[in-house]
Amino acid sequence: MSAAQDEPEGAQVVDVLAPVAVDAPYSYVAPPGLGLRPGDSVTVPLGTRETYGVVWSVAEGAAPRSNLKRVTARLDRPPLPQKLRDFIDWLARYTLTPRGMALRLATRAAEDAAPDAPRTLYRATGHSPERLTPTRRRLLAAAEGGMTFSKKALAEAAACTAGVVDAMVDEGALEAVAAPPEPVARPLDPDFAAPLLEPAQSLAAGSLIEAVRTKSYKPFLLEGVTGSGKTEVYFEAIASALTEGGQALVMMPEIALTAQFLERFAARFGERPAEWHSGVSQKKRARIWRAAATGQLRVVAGARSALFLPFNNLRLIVVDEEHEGAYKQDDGASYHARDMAVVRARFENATIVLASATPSIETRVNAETGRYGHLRLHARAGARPMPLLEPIDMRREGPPRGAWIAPRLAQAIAETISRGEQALLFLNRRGYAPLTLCRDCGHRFRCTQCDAWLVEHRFRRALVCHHCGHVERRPDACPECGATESLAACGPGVERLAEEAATLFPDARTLVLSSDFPGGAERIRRELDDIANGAFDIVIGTQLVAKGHNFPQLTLVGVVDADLGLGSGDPRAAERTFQLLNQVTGRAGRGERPGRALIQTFQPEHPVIAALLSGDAEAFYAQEIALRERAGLPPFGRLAALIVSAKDAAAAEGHARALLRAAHELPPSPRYRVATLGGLPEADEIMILGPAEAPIALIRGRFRYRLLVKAPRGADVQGFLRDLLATAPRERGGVRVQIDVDPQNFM
DNA sequence: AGCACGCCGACT
DNA sequence: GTCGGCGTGCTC
Repeated sequence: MSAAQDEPEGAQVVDVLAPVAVDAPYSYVAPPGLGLRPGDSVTVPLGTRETYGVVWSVAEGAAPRSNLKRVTARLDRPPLPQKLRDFIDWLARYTLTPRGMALRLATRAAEDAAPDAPRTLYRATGHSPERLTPTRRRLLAAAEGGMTFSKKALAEAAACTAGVVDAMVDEGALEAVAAPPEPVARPLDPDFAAPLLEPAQSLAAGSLIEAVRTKSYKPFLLEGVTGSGKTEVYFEAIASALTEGGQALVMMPEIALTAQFLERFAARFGERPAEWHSGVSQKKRARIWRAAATGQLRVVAGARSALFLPFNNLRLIVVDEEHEGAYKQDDGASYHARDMAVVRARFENATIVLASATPSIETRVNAETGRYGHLRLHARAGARPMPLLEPIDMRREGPPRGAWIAPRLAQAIAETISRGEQALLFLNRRGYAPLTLCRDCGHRFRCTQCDAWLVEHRFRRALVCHHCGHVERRPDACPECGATESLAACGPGVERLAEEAATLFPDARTLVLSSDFPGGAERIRRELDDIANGAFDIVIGTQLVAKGHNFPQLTLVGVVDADLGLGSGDPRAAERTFQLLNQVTGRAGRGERPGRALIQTFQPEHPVIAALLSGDAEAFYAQEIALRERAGLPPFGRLAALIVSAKDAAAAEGHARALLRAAHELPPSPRYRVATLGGLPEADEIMILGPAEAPIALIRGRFRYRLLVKAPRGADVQGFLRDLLATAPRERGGVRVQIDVDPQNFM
């Protein structure tokens, strides 16, 4: 295999990064004539197999080390831009991920390398077939006029199958013509339908346009209440990027990418943007990847992974609903796509807009301290009023036992649907009932693996652990005392709420929207569109319904249990609850009459609920930011977590303890001091919460321990983790260690 | 991530 | 006697 010694003149030595779990690029000899440059894709031998890789650097005319293998071929792919390669290097270092894995994020989509296939179109020849059936007549009528159509379009237009088209080709009534491949996206027109913006919108848009024009890296928080027209504002920034000849990326939580958003975009720019989410086929993705690299594709609207597309002239990134937890990624590399988007923008010298009605605390602080520009829209556009929020104090006017919809809420629903408008019942709990117990002996069904309560899912006839995913059949008799007919469901889930709604409103068209129903993201996207189109009177949903949709006929929102989630002990619980309830109540009322939101709560005086009811987001942020600052929590400190997992609980715990010991035995560093527990970390002190204190959970058959690492501002968390893992004991006995560089919660 | 190599349980 | 399980280690 060694080919280096007798290499002819002009051979290159190239360092190639392969998309595997290896941190360093490997050196290969490239045959003369390939003329490889950094960013080019090649195939190389790696171990016993062959893989593709990307040239990371080229040493021209260097004397090749012996024993180098040779580059087998050059791949026909657009080069990976330098800025993207720099971003990959940075991301790998920051997330402590092997560089090859980081590269894989950016190249995975290109693996289906099939070049754009030419299409076959069909047109009428003028000849008539021998037998003219009604179907054939429809087909030929549809093809009249000399235009060409795809097989699918023709069949659809004539309401027949593609087989009829084939038959007509055989009989000479239609002919096939070769056509160039369909472009992945049609050209966009920045001036297609420029809107009339309100003064506040114009002001915000002006700042963004200015930043895009001057090609300056500049992050903005675009904060505006639901319905204030944030989308129109960032559309103007996109228009500016287009006018400048550049590209734009709009990132959204997976589920927010609906036909509705795409239509709005098309109404503004004449055509839809390229879509990028899990429902897009591998082949389509490969085409989008290429088109982004060649610059032919100008705007992509996509979920998380769109961040790694090889744009060649990226001028703008928009992160819509920036506070969404869905931006947190955990497959292989662990990263927060919102934060990585800011970094990517820095490498690209692009403008970045973080848009939200309820920004994350981190982003709010960045805006308040001036790191980010702060653009605000205080009122709904078009003088539409904000929804009226009213508490329902469940201690005084709650529903009867066994019901969860208070009389006042039920009456509001009845009035709403009698007007032909929509009502939304929001309950952030999947399943039928969160707890099942035996009335005879008091037995409670718990997860055998992690001790959480098992949630009854009546549609699936199962008991499910929402913690670790464990599923068991719901028995008919109590496993403890054997009593039959004694099992009682306690508390409501959306399924049970649907039952109650069906009893109260038997004639209403009701839909339950929950992420655990089969059908996946596709089905949910479709159902959300159906709701927007008025196909239902009452919608009962989990947090899915809160996310980035306009339901034009929705005028009433009922929050069934506003207190849910406030008692969990998670330091982010307040922030999450405030964001969720704000978003969900903000869905109410799109017309000139204000919408209504009824909030069922047992603690209307709780600071989060009170802030929500008064509509005073400022008070909420001030209070939450002060709390964070005192506790040294993000954004005033840094968190990281080491997740140790193994199939064997003892092995996982043993390794977690060994890591903890290794942390304390690290040689002194000028950057940090290691301490365990006991209050807040001192300046430059890294604190570790050990395995004895960390909760243990069983997820997908593996026991997990979490070692939380907490550090004040300025301490080098990455450096500490790198040092620790370098001296840490080897992982044996099926133990795996993953790193979470900024965990979202403590649990 | 793949893939080979290696050492222990139930089968043609 | 082997086939095959997946734990461990390596890839210029």
